[in-house]
Amino acid sequence: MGSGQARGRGGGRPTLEEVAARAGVGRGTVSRVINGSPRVSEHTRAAVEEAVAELGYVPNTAARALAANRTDSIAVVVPEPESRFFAEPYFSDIIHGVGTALADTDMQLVLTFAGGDRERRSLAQYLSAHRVDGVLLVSVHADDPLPDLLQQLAIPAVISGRRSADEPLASVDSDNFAGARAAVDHLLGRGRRAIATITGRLDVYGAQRRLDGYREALAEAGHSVDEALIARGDFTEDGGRRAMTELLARRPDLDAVFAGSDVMAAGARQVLREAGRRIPADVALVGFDDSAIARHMDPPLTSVRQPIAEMGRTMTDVLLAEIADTRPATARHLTRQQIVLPTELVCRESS
Amino acid sequence: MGSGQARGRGGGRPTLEEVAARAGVGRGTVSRVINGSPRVSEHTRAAVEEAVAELGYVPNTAARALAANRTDSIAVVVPEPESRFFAEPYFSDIIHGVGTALADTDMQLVLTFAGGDRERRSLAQYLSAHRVDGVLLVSVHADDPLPDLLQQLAIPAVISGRRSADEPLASVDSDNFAGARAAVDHLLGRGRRAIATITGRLDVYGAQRRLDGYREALAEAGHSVDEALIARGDFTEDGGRRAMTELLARRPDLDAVFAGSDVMAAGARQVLREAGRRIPADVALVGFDDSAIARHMDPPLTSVRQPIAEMGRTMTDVLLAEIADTRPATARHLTRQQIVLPTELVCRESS
DNA sequence: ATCACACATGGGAGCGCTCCCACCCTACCC
DNA sequence: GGGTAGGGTGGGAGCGCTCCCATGTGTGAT
Repeated sequence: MGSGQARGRGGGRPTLEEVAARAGVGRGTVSRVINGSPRVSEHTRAAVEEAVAELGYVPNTAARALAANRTDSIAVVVPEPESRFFAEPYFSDIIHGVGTALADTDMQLVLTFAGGDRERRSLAQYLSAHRVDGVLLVSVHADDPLPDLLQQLAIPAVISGRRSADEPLASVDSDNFAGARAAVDHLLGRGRRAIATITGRLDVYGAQRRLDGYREALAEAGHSVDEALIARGDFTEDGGRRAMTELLARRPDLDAVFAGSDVMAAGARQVLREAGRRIPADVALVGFDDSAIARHMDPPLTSVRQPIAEMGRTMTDVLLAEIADTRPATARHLTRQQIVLPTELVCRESS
Repeated sequence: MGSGQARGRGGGRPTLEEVAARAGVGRGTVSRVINGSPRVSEHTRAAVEEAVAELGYVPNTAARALAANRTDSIAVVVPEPESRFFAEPYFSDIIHGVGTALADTDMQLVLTFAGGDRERRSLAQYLSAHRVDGVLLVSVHADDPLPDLLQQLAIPAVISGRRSADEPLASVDSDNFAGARAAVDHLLGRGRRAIATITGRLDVYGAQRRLDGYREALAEAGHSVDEALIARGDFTEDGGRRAMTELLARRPDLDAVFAGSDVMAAGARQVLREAGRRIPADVALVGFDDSAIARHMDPPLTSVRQPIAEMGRTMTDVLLAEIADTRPATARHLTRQQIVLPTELVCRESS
């Protein structure tokens, strides 16, 4: 009935068959032209393309998906309640990058949310039903079962920010280690000696790497690392405040702080202000992310920029390559790419 | 071959037919159970549900879409290069809201980009092919042809921020007029008298409404509106800077500025600083959006909060209702909803 | 001229589902 | 007891495409 209606009103959308009739060829031939197969003569191709243009033919995706067993779409899995993701600037930038990479293809982007338990379950179902050709995982925790599920289902997937040093999935990450080192080197270069750090949640691999970079920079400069200068935050502003308060209590003589995120730096800044420390005169402050907050903070915050949009783009490219790879899954995992993109220190007045 | 493989490895995903066989019923009955039809006996339903659970059956969307002529997905159209959208906090929040509303359904969210000319064309194709059941349009310009295309194709659509006073599409907007009035009333209440405003691009209806609210608030308080106190920005930081520079040149005696967005307020703040004006002592500043920038600015910026996530949620609800509405399109447009959500002034130190 | 082979092409089969019609069976009524 | 609803059910038809096999049709080698 529904389809009958559709056909009734003004002829509806043309089908492959109608294009074939119009071009005076068979269904198979039109299909070949549509899909860019080389096994079509130049002459026939032209005729078909003309018919397509005249009829304004657009392939029916559902039919194609059903027959070809692919969907021409990829999913981005959004860990909803983890506000780190919906916060500046991660989400927008990643999506922006993904969109850019997808613009050259006819793949569609499906946004799925893996927030609560219910969503996770329905997401698992969704993926099990192979409703997408590949998956982009963003901001995954070390103990998330989703990556394993994907591997088990043999669904191509790329993760942003690997979960550990030996990530089994393909991954794209920014160089957290080098970024942190650059930040601390910068502070050392400015003559700071008692450099504290506020870490993110250490079950996030990137946060751990930033801490590693902090340690490495100090060690390389011949300084020993005072554990009292390390406070653990949780990527939130409030966590930054708490950590900063701790640090001031433990080492009132500190003269610099490297925060694992701009948001935590913002929290730290407040506490420093309230404690009467001037930035950067008394205490230099460096953040991570180079978000809008950094630019608009007072004083503008020196921060480590991550190429987030580029990460999105790169992830997508890697995923598309994995999807196109027709080798059996067993061979594929040998060449899984682990890409690390460079970070960049953006110097502003806070240091 | 592809499907043959899929069946080969471990039995593949079960089909309706297999569930039917397992439950000892016909295909039609299983379909009825899956789709929640009431015309199934309690006993049969239980048997089918058991078979579904045992087999881990998940319906094949492509097949369903093909047979039923619907897709169970909606699109959000992202006007990519307009950075106003990808900027704080619009994009994330809208998407967040949409995701929330969609969580209770089995609808999927497809993100499409209408950036360049090429994307617009392929988007038009995509929509013409009825690859989604409905469309959410965000941040549309007055002269965008997309809404008309959608109307012509009779695809349910909801627009955020209507394009004009008589928007033919269903729309959800925040109360820009009242928000602006509240901001200006607040400034008047603080004794400010020379209140300037920096507008957004006036081809965006919301920006126009904010300006209208500014005018109305002054008029209602018995003040005449000095056109020299109105400068046009473009929603960018740089535009805010330029507009502020203009304003200071024209009316050096101004004692308050209402900016049509936080980002423009940030630009204005810089110029004010450089001109040696203290905020709020010399000049009070109010923004619009209540973004992260507002909270972290120095001093923290008074701003008009829009319920953006709620707008996303509401838009989705309206869209789902339109999709569910089976009346002919001619009857439908009579009841198109035009929803306006309240804004709220968030007072901080800048005013 | 004959065979072989490659390339171009047509169309059958089938993907997994929904829709709908026909059927059956069980009340219930006259 | 026969007739009549009507709910419950099975299964044919078909959605528009891809895949692949069978069938031309032309070229070069023998």
